[in-house]
Amino acid sequence: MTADSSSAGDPRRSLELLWGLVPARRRGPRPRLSVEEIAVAAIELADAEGLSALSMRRVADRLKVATMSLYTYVPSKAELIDVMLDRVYGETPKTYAEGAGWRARLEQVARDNWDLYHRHPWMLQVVMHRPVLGPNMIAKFDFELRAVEGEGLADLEMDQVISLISNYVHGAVRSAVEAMQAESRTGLSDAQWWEISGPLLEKVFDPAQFPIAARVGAAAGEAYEAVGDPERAFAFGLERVLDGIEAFIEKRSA
Amino acid sequence: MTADSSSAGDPRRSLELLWGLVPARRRGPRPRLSVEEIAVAAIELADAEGLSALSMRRVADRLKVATMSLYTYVPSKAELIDVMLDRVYGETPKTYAEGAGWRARLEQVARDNWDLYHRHPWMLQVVMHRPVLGPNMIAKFDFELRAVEGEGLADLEMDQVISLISNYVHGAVRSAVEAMQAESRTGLSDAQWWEISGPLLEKVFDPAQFPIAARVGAAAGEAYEAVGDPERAFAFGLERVLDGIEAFIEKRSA
DNA sequence: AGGTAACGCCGCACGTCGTACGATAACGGC
DNA sequence: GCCGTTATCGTACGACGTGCGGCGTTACCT
Repeated sequence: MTADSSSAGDPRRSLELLWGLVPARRRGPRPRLSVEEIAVAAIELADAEGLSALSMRRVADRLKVATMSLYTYVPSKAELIDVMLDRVYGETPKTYAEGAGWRARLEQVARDNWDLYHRHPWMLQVVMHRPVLGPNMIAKFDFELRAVEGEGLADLEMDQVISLISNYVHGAVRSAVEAMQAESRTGLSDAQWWEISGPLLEKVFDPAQFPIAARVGAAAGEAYEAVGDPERAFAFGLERVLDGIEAFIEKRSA
Repeated sequence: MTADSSSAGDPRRSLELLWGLVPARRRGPRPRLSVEEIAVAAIELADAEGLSALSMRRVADRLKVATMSLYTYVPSKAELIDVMLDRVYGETPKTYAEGAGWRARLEQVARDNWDLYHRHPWMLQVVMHRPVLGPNMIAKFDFELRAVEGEGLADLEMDQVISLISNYVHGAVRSAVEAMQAESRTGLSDAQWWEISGPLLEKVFDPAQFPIAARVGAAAGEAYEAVGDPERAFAFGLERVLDGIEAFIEKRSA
């Protein structure tokens, strides 16, 4: 129910795992698994049941191996999550449409990330400061920066623009994914939830006291019944963000 | 280490707690605690040690009470988190500076939320779809909407603008807070972390392959050594977002 | 004043988790 | 064939949320 998650692995061990620096065993029984296989199983589990269901025991079960065997390949769960992260970073496209301008490129970056988070919602719960310096993460960072390369921005500004996009997408995808998962997480559909909350709220909530919230809340509630609407809200915000960046780039090159 | 968190309480029970609908006991021993006291203790604990340290046992210890006593006041941990959330929502200011325009008001909303998240970083880990419909949350929503009331936007657009701001702030504060907490979480300062990662990365990472990431990464790394820089990055993004909203409002009223 | 129903408090127990430890067995190189 | 290395995994510990049931306190009713 509660918690941190990390990418808090020992950076030395994580990097060794990520870049394949482990020196290949010579003696002893043949390994039945690989870090790769374990990461794949863990990702499947997390995709299907969420990060809270990701336990070493469950991963081991999936691989038909005893729990403690995993620790031969991976120093702890934290490093396993690092490996999972870098692996899914490898899924995003790494080419832009021919002849696209910076705006189209940035929009692609945003949408690729939107898609990635939707495929792997558990990423939202993993704390990511001190990025996992794996090959895929670096490639992704480089690719995203290329969206705004050569537009007259300073290095730091390029980083800030990409951060802005990432931050927005992260926030937007978070609410969208939570909306999608709300039913399965709570066992209550939106309708059922409102059936319970609505009448109770009516008893205690005075619309006259908060008229704007009442009005807008009703409008938003109605609109979001329509399927796919989080996506429209995402697109709306993205347009604003891109407009803001456009104004900045124009000012910068003037 | 891993997990979901929720605001996944039974909505009926949460609402009763939030609005004080519990019908006041008559018989039996005098209660030694109150939901309020429990929430305060839980918030203190979560502020100090993070959401992963928030356990019923630890909260009970803090109140010098047996663990199971808490369940007299609160049906489960999920509802407790709902109460904690609504309580901290009450902390944000609820008045705008006299005569401020929508842009100044929106900026205040963003900064108030930035501050709130910094005071209570555990909020970042709580899943918030299906908002906790408590009095403070509703008041906050109403207040934030007032920032863009009367600017010619449709109800739905007002909601989208506030969502955009919230999403951006959420994302930005997340990276800033994680940066601040990285040292205490991992026991490694940024310098120590880099001392370990740097040399290892140099062995495997080819700057020629990802020249932009190398260049910008170096520039950003240097800049972020300066304390308080996440705040500047936040301000940068916020300006862009507000510019984007400005363009929208102008187009809308034209 | 005494009885009783309602209620707060809490010890115990179950099944979950990550993972430390040490025994055992499989294998490569000599 | 032997030995050192390494993979596998059973057991155990201390954390977690919380269901259950007993105990003791209190307020109302008679």
